[in-house]
This record gives sequence, C-alpha cells and structure tokens, in this order.
Amino acid sequence: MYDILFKHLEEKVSLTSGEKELVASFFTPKKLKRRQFLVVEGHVCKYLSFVTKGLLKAYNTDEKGNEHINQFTPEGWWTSDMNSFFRGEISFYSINAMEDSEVLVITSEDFENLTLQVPVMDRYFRLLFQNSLITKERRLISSHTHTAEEKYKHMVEKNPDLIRRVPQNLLASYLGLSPETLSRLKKNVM
Amino acid sequence: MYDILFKHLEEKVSLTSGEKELVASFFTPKKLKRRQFLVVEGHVCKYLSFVTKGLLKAYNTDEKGNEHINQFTPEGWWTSDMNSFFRGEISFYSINAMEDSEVLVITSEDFENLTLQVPVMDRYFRLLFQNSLITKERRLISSHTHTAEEKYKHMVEKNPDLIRRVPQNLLASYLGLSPETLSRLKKNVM
DNA sequence: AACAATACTTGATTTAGATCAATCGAATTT
DNA sequence: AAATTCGATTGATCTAAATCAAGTATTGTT
Repeated sequence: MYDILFKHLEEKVSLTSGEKELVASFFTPKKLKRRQFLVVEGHVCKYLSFVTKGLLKAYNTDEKGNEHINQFTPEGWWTSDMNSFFRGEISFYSINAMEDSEVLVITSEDFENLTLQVPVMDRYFRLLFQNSLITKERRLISSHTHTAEEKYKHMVEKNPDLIRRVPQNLLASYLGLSPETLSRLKKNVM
Repeated sequence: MYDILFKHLEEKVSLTSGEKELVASFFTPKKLKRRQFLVVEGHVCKYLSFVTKGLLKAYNTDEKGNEHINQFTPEGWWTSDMNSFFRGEISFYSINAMEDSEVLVITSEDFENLTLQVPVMDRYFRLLFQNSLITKERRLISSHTHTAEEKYKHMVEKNPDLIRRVPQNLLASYLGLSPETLSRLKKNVM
C-alpha cells in the first residue's frame, strides 16, 4: 500500500530507507466505500490524502444546489481542500469516493513535522505544487479562451483514462459545462 | 533592492546571514522600462523574477489577436512562465512591464543550485506555490460558478490596490470578460 | 498646443451555452 | 425481477455576455 506512495515520491526525490520508514510512520491508511465522504463541505479538512486505489471527486455546491467538480483524484495523486488543510479554515469542498477507494492520510500537524524531520519532503511538495500550478493555470486560461468543444477535445487528449471512468455529467461539471451541452457537442467531435 | 526579497522570504522561512548572502548571489537585478518585455511568447522563459518595483503583466495572445491576461505582478511577487522556466518548453505567455520596473532574476540552472545549496528555499517555494495554488483554484471555481458581476465584486474586495493601478480593459481580460461588459456592470455595482 | 494613440462608454445585434422539459436507457437497490 | 435511482439524449426556449459600431474622454507624444 505504501509502495505506490514511495514510487511516487521517488519520481521526484531520493529517500534513504530510514527516511522512508519515517515518512510511512506519519501516514494512516483509510478505506472508503463508494459514496463515502473524506471531507464534508463546511467542516475543517483534517487530512491531506494520497490515493492508492480508487477514484475520488472534490466538489462544491452552489446556492442553487448545483455541484461543481474541482478535481478528480485517481490512484497516485493527492487530494485535499488545501485552503482548509493548511490554514484551518472551513472546507469549501466536499471530497467523496466515486469508487471503493484506499487512501493514506496525514494531518496538518503531522505534515508540518514530516517536513521538519524529512526536509526533502519540502522539495517533493515544492515540485508537486509547482506542477499542479502549471496545470491549474492552463485550465484557467482555457476556461477564458476556449470554446466548450475545445475544452472537451483537450480533455480527451490529456486525460483519456478519466473520460472512461467518469460519468459524463460530472465531466461536464469539471469542464464548467452543462451536461446537455457536453452531450450535444460530442456528436460534432466524432 | 534585496531587502524586499529577504523581507518576503523571512515571512515564510528563517535564513542565516550566510544563507542570505548565498541567496543574493544567485540573483541578478534588471531594470525594465514601461512596455519592455521580460519574456516574449514563443521564446523560452529564461528567468524566474521577483518584482522589487513596478508592475508587470503576463498574458497570451489568441488566434484572433486578443490578449488574455494571466497575471498582474506588483512589487513583492514572483513572475514567470512556469511551464517554460521549469520544463524548458516554449513560453505560452509574454511578460511585459506596465510601469517602469525593477526585478531580481534567476535562471533555472541557478534555481536548481540554489535549492540544493540552500534547502530551506525548497520550503519557501513549497509554501509559495501552495498559496498560489489555493488562489488559482479559487479563480478557476469562480470562473465556473460566478457571474461577471460577482467576479468583479470579488476582485474589488480582494485586490482594491490593483483595481486602481490597472486599466479597466486589462482588468476585464484578467477576469475573462469583454471590456464592454465590465464597463456596463460597474454601474450596477455602485 | 496639437496630434495621435489609448481607454472608456453606450447602443444595437448576435450567439454560445444554459435552462426547462420530456423520454429513454442503464445501473443499483430491495 | 421489479422498482427506483441515475445518466444520457434531444428539442424548444431563454439569457448573459460577446461582438460590432460609433462616439467621447483621457493619456501620452512631438
């Protein structure tokens, strides 16, 4: 279960076996049944979680009751409401398992201790956040400059895997489109 | 000139005077006249830059020739095309001085050496990127869930300073709106 | 001061995508 | 297996914001 975490860490940094042990000691495994919540909107997000199996979604609900997907998190990726986790504020997102899933979680105090005791983890997360930032920036620009169809095509190219795993209405939400629009536009694309 | 950089670093991490000297040695000061380019779209972005004076904009130009502002960078903030800087790819954005400005620049090789020689800089940038990520995420959600008017109001609340410094048409572009729409909606807000 | 270039406003028109509504199919649940 | 929930499609209509167009105000430049 920790193997996939280490494999991931070692793509960005090297760890001694002593460090690995220490890292592992900070995380707790957690199983989630489909539809189970890891975080509920309005509560504080206690964990930063590394998904080792399954698929989670992070989303928020607007005044009209519409869900807006912020992120899909398959195995090998991290999820959290970062604002809540790092700043102790109330969570804006809910995080929910779309499939039976397994995660490794760490609390914010432990995260702080982890980075102090294993400084290379600062480097790891620097690199991780750096890459996420590049991706988020692209999504933001795309949301301003691309048409619905271009956004979908881009998604098909970059995340063909997700397209297969995620119901179309949630994909639409992730792209900031209505389900009807996505349904219609697919005909033009193919 | 380096004072503002150190002040900024020390809001997130502590540095010995030896480390400060070392850090400083990696950066080069650069002056930019109004309208001068720091990066031109299509070239590799050689520098990560810390603005010590003035105001820069990062933007890209679409097929129709419309500019889309990605970021405004006043003094005390960092700017770069991160994808280009960290991955050596061609820059998607141009970065241009909106006022006479001064920046401290570092190349990507030097950035790598800096983090290796002063590991606490990994921590600094981890924290920096972490915060940017939270902000970018919010902007992205906002672009999906908020109306033009809400986006503008939010901006007025969060960045009243920028509103005063930046021409309205560029502000519109930053928010993903046409200049006409922003002009019209201001009347309703006040 | 005169000129050009930029920025802002206002009106008329268009349009991409949302919303409303109904039907059908596929998965879950009991 | 029947029942219920959930997802996808299609059509009709609506709307927020874009686009097109013209005029005015504000800067910046010689």
